Amino acid sequence: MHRDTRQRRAIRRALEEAGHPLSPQELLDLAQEEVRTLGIATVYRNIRALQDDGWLETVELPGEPPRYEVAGKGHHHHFHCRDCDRVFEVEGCPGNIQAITPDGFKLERHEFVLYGLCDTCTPS
Amino acid sequence: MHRDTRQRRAIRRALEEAGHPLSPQELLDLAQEEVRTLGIATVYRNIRALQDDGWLETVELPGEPPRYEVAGKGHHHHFHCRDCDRVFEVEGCPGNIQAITPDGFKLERHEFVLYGLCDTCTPS
DNA sequence: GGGTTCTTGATTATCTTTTCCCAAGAAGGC
DNA sequence: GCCTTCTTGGGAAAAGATAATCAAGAACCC
Repeated sequence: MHRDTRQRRAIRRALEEAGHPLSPQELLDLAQEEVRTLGIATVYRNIRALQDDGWLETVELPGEPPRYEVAGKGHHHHFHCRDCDRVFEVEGCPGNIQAITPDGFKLERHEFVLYGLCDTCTPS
Repeated sequence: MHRDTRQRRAIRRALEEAGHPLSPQELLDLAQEEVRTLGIATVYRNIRALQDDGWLETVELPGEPPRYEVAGKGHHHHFHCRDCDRVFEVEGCPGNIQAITPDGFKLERHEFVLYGLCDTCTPS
């Protein structure tokens, strides 16, 4: 059903090579290195198509428009650098989440977001 | 400088009585119980005014427009009920956050969001 | 109580993100 | 290579949240 176009290949490649969640605009910028004429509408269309295929997952951070990352990575969280505005993956998970859940509440999932400076932006 | 109007009193009261973060629309609905003619523009204006006064703090959750809560509550997190869409405060904090921060990254703050059903929405 | 200045309410405008529209172009099957 | 169908690009438009405008109304000071 879905055709294999230059644009879609460029979009997938950009997401794979980035290795961290990208905003639609970031995705456009990166994929345009491969396909100069790529338009933002095509990026949005392919984000939806790749989501429908289960290839792409949405990463929502507080106060930010959505970013997207390759699906199937297993449980992880994110680190948002306040200087370069990029989002990185964080392995692991702080324990004992059920312990702080209020009585009578049913905990189904959780998100954890770290903020600060990434290794590139930290003054040494 | 700021005057003590019926509208501002109603807005402050709604936030204090709710005891959890409110969206501008929720705030409008609640404050309108006291001042029927209250308009949404006044809500937004007073949110800004109360923020400037340091009386109000912004609560940002992933993929959601901002909510607001009374400032000065000390460190806490939030629980978002997927059924009633309300946001509750969560005391405490899972430990060992520094441990999962990647090497070379400087951790400055963190947010933690729980999802599920609140006590009212949990089937007993 | 009067006057100045701030605030309000309603509407309109703005901003940002995302989607729609449609003619032109490209993929894939045969 | 041809034909059908899907995809693209670009501009226009939708959608949602927030801010600006301005005349009318309310607070506060004296």
